[in-house]
Amino acid sequence: MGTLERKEREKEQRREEIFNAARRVFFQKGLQAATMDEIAEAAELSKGTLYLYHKSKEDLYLAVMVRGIETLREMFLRSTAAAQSTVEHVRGLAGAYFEFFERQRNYFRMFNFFEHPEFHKQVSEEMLNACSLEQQKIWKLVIDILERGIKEGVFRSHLSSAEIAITLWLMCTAILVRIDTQADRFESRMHVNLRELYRKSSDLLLESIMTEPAKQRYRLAPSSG
Amino acid sequence: MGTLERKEREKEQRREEIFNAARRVFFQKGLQAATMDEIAEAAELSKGTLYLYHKSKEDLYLAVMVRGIETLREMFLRSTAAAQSTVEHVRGLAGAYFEFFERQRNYFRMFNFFEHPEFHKQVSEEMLNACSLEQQKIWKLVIDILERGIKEGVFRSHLSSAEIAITLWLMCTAILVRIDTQADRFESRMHVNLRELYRKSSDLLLESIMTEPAKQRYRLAPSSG
DNA sequence: TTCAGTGAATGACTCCCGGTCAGTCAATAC
DNA sequence: GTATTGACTGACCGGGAGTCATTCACTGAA
Repeated sequence: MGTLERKEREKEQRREEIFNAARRVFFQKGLQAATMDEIAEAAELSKGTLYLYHKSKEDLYLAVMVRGIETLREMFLRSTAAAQSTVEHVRGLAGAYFEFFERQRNYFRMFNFFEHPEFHKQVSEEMLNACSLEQQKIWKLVIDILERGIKEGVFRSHLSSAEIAITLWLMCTAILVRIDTQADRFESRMHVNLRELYRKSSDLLLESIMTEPAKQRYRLAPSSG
Repeated sequence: MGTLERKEREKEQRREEIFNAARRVFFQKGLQAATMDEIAEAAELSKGTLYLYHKSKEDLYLAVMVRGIETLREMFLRSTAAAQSTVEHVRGLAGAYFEFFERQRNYFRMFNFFEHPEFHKQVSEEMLNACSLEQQKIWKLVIDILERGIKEGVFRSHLSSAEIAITLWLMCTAILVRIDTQADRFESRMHVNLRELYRKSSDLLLESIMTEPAKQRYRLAPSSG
């Protein structure tokens, strides 16, 4: 009969329409300023319909965010394809993250959502799972590379691969957030260029976890300053 | 006549009453969930009166936050009093920050407010200035210590004191935020104890900016792992 | 062709909350 | 005693999240 399949397809399509409209509005206005009425308007649907597909505004926001994490993961995967050595792999990840920040700024801005638990009030179990699953995949990708580095004797083992991954990730993210929101302030008051600092700090951290022989072999490009 | 002075005093007192009520409510409920009606109720005043003293809810929130930054700065100052060497100074700061996190969790949580520019909409110029002035004082405190370390030859100078301060600060803050919000997740899924990681990562960074002779002299307590 | 059944979509509605402002009142000045 | 001031009030407004009784389009059996 095929009716059921068609219905299924249409429902999926409707879901996608809502998603696209929501993304457009959230990108433009942010979580707070965006209204469900606007999103409904943009999707050419009534507000009530949005709630057939998403539990709440936050839930819809999270759906868009999940897509962002996927996008980042794809960029990470592409970056590792080009790397020659494990050290280059890790530097490539830091570079890819920066590129993501530059090219997908709207998605990047969403990533802070999880850090504000105040705003988790009305999020479906489903979305939370989808989100942390996607995050998990990225952690695995980074940790695997670091793990290999430790096995190869390139990285010291006084920190576990997970610990290194977390430290590196958090530091990079924190700097990028400030580039996004307060670059001018840091530049004018402290005379620090945060974009340079991103490179310097990630290299510093990378260097600090490398073994002596690895440092000899893969001397990092000088910081030219 | 003294009338003016008395009025002035009373106004200051009223301001403090509002402040205390707001702090109580914000600590308990957070920015979003707290309502101005609640705060008015807690201050035994009408809502309208709150707006004679503060431009908006965010503005009032920021006032409480400024007090938090002051508190942190006092703890920093106390911690540096005990330090023997410059290296101990810096470790003391990291320790004091952690202590602040443990003892003044409510204030700590507020500090993320600035990182979410979405919520800066209705903040008075006055509050913004007060806030960044207070932040500025803390930066100065940290940078001065690092600057001395560089002059003493204890820290390498390939990063400026401001650059080191920013990197260290951001990394510590980022880890603390995760301890606050996602410690369980990190523990169960990645088998990483974030409290340990705080110490390990700050020591790692500290070590990575120390000069060779300094490393010999001030060998850090081993990471026991 | 008809019509009962189904479930997707609607939008008027409720509730809530931040912020306003015309009006009150007590203290002060004259 | 009267005018003035200004701190304070709280009913009110606008707007937005989320709801639900109703409508509507489609389907498939009779």
